[in-house]
Amino acid sequence: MKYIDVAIDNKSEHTDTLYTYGCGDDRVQIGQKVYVPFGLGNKVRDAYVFRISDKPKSEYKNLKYAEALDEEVCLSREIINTCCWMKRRYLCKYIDAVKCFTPAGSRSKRGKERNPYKGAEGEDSGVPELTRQQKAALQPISEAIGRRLHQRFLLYGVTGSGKTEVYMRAAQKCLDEGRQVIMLVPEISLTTQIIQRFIGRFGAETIAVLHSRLSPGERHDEWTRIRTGQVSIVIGARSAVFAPLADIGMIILDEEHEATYKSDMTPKYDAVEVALKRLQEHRGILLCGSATPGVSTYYRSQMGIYKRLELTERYNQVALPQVEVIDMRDELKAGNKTIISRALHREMESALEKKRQIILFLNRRGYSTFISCRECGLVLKCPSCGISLTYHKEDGRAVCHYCGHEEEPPALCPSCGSKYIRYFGTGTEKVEEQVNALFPEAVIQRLDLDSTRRKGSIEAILKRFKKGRIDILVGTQLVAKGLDFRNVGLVGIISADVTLNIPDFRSPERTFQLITQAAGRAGRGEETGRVIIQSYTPDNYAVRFAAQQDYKGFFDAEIQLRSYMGYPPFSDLIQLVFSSKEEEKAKAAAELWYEKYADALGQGERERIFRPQPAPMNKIKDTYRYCMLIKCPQGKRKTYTEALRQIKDTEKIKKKEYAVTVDINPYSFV
DNA sequence: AGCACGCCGACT
DNA sequence: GTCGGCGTGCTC
Repeated sequence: MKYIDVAIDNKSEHTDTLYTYGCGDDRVQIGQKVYVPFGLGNKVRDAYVFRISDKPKSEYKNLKYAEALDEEVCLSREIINTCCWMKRRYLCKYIDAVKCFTPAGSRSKRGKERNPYKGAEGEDSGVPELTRQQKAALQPISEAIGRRLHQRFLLYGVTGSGKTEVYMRAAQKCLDEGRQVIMLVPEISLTTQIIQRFIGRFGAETIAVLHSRLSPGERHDEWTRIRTGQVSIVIGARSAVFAPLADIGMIILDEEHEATYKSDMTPKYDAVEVALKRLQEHRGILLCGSATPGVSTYYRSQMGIYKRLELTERYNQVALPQVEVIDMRDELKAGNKTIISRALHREMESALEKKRQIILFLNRRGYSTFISCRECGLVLKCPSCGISLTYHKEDGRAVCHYCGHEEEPPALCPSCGSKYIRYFGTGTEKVEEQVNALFPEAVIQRLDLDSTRRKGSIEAILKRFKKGRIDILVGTQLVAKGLDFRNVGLVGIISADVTLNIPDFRSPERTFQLITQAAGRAGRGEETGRVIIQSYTPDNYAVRFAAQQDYKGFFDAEIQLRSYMGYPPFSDLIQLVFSSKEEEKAKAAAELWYEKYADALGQGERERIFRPQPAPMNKIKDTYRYCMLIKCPQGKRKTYTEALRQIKDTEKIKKKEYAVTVDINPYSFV
């Protein structure tokens, strides 16, 4: 007879503790899924074993017994430890953490195979000779894997310097040692080239590719293949970090700086942190790769927390593109009212003449950014979110980019009745229209969320572009990432200011990364490419360093600012969001928590907590939001989250008229 | 979250 | 007298 402490699978905050049951089955293990009677009705529920002992912690007047073990599901001890860590770190429930490791769905019905990667051939281009720099980078990685050290590496390599080959050699080393590999990529659909290379090298049968288009059944089947040791390499987006492999030798994070590694749903985990936690237990290595590493990551590589490995030479010695910054204020002075500067127009003509392809980048979809009455100044707002509506000319609708609300744009002003309703600001649709007018003979394609919804997948559009059947590709950040096309001669960044003006301490970093990544699309073939950056603030340091492709210059400027302001990596930011259907309730809750938290932390820490404020997007889908920001200084992370957990525990007793979400180091403050 | 217990108003 | 309203409190 054993006593087991289990986490119950239900949705309540109130039952988020471990419950002790008796268990007659001696085969029970930590991580085992069991079925237990729970509550007054003794309804049978799923539960997971977190602890096992021979004696109960205390006397229970109503001790119950587990009904049965689930023979199929047993999580490893490492997974249970990681779940406990996630609960503390992200203030989520036990069961939220467990669910990350046990995706929903049951065995798929045979016959329906939609997984495009199953049995895929891949591109086997043979194993190339490593460059001198690749060899130098691989050496310490191999050594760490061979000696079973827990180490962290930052592979800082310019675009086209051959990071993927280093990943593959390191993966081979893990496989040789009898260990497994997880490779995280920002988004599967933009990473098909890397996946094809992995499949070509290692074979489809040793690789599991987890992507969002898998049906629940297929997903379940892939997890079974992973859990039973049939695969050695798992490739997927951030949730693949939870893959239940037995002996993880390495986790690769490709394009480490990408925001997609931070989850925006509960639990709001950071895949990098989860990876590190798991690797500590497995004694494996973390390998982060990027051409534009996150400022915090690069800082840690200077502090020695990450070992930095550099690849500075491009394959075939292709020169980096020539970059030119255009001051758009001069364009207006010269009488050019269009969104295409004279310089960009000239370069586009010349590129088309040479039969080279063009990418135009603007991080904003739709036609206009706001709809306004020129008579009374009214700006059309979303009725449930209160933010300005974007005009989409293609469907003739006014759309809210937050909640998806759509309406017919009015012909007359709803406020004053005037007919002078006009569309202001620029999105990708307007760029497409203007480019069409300027170059009627060119084939132009738009690539953003709207055009992919309408005209088939991203992959299909990219394929056509690769085949040279599109002359000009106009797109949002979808075009800035990871694409490697030989014949792109010109990249035009329509407005570098869009991301810069977002009120977020990371916006210079994002702007720098986006420009650098977009610029990296130019001239990957034999000929040098050209990049034109248009900006109204060309003197901004992020724009300037991006134009010079000077990462280290940007880093030095940015890290000084972060240090001065106490932003990450010099602190952890904690964001609390209070939401309610009634604005007063959300506000009152925020004020209450503010006082409680300030008291709990005591004098001297009060200045680290900022008074609650209406969220930047105050009202979304008829819910009012107040948020509160906490700058948690280095080394005090545990004190701060523990105090927060206690407030959460005492406040949950009362009946809820508001909801709280906790986000540790959020990626966006909207 | 569920679910049962419990202490008050409308109904056969 | 009792059926059932949901307010309250607990779940090993």
